[in-house]
Amino acid sequence: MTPFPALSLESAAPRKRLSTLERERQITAGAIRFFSERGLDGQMRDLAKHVGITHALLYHYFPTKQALIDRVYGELFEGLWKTEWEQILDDPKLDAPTKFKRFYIDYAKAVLARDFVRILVFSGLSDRYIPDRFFELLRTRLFPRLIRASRRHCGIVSRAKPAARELELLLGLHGGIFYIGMRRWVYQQSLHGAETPEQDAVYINDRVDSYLNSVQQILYAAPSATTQRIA
Amino acid sequence: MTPFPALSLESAAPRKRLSTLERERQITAGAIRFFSERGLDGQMRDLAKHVGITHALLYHYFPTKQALIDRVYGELFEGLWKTEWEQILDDPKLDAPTKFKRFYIDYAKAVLARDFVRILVFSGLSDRYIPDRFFELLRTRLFPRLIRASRRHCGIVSRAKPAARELELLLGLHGGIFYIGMRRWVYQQSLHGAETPEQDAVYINDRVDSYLNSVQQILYAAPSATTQRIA
DNA sequence: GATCCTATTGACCAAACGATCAACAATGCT
DNA sequence: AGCATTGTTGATCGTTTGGTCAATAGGATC
Repeated sequence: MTPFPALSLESAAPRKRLSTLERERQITAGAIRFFSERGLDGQMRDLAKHVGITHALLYHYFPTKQALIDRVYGELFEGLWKTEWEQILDDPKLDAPTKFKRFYIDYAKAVLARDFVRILVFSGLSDRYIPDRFFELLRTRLFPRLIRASRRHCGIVSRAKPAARELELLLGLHGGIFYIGMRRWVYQQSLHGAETPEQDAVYINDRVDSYLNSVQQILYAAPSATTQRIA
Repeated sequence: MTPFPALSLESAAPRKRLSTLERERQITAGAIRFFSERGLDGQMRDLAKHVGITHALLYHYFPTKQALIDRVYGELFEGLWKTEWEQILDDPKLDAPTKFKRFYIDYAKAVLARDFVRILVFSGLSDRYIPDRFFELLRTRLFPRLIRASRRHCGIVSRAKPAARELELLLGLHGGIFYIGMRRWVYQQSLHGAETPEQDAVYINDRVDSYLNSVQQILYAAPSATTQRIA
């Protein structure tokens, strides 16, 4: 449906013989790029053309298409999550704004990358393999830390399970940041010119400020006459 | 890849003869449901089985698969945008919080529907037909009104073109709300049990409060020593 | 340069795919 | 009841798809 730019060698490529490891890496890298563009329904023959080999050779390195997709999944996931993030969020010397900003700016650089965003969404629409595992990370390693930092920011030390509204307000921030990636790599709508990571940082800082400026008032203040607060 | 529940008549369906209009509607409705589940690459034969007819009959009503997809696109888009929303946002008697909340709660009910969210994303990943048109609506009819309301809320009456940071902070709110639909219909991750439209309203209210509580301070306050503000 | 190893290929297969069409059978009309 | 209309189907076509395999050729070793 969508044409894929043929970026392989145009003229007669002299049959080049690569080492197993090298060719396998080349195929994997090509597959990530290719499937992120065309989706997991992309054809093996097209992928082969993109890599510059015959599709039969793909089956020399991967027994089935699914095996190749599994490899793509693994490759994408590996090295994505940085334990450094958890260190930032656990650092008692940092205040909440610093924690949030340092984390989300770096997180955005890693996670809002083209290939990951698109394959995350492709996978979500089909087998849900990536979202299942990715949200498991968010649920266990990220959100609890962000909730804790939010509470401390408001002068609360409770380690109680987050209330739904509490988590949802955080997810509003989180989703608002992910929306940058959605617009860029899925909708491909640039609402105000091309963006650089530096500009992203500005927008992320504003979003974080907006969240932290009002968590206290929205969630943890005494119940008012107009709005219901959580316990 | 993903199995689709066979919800058509199990045993021998007695060849029923429907009127052209009725059958066409049935096919269109079935196609929306089917393509929203399987993606636009879903097979005509499977769709036919889902509707309870032969795939040859599909070609009696639609000349090509693409024609059927175009119909699905049209059907999805038609009646989606409510001019009532613009009336709410243009109402000079309403304050910003009321405008935002009334609008986004109703908007979420219409736009964050299963079929629309999934097909919007499917289309974004392939031909971008739906996102192109949908964002055209947002860009021309929605965001200017929300920006205007945000400015009024902060005591500003300018009709100047929104600055990038201004628009981006709003997009943070907008994307944070859309994230509810993404989690529900694409990732299918329920982070805190099943949700009802009533609960959604609570979360949307909180997000709106968070945004409006801090726009002034973040965007329109006098430049401080620590943070750069927009002109 | 002859030999071996194996990376690489072209040809092929069976199933699935979008699309076509002549034949069939409900339904309405007289 | 008979007929015309047309909604509906089964069979079929050409192509594409994931996957297989025997044959070929590039490169290292001696």
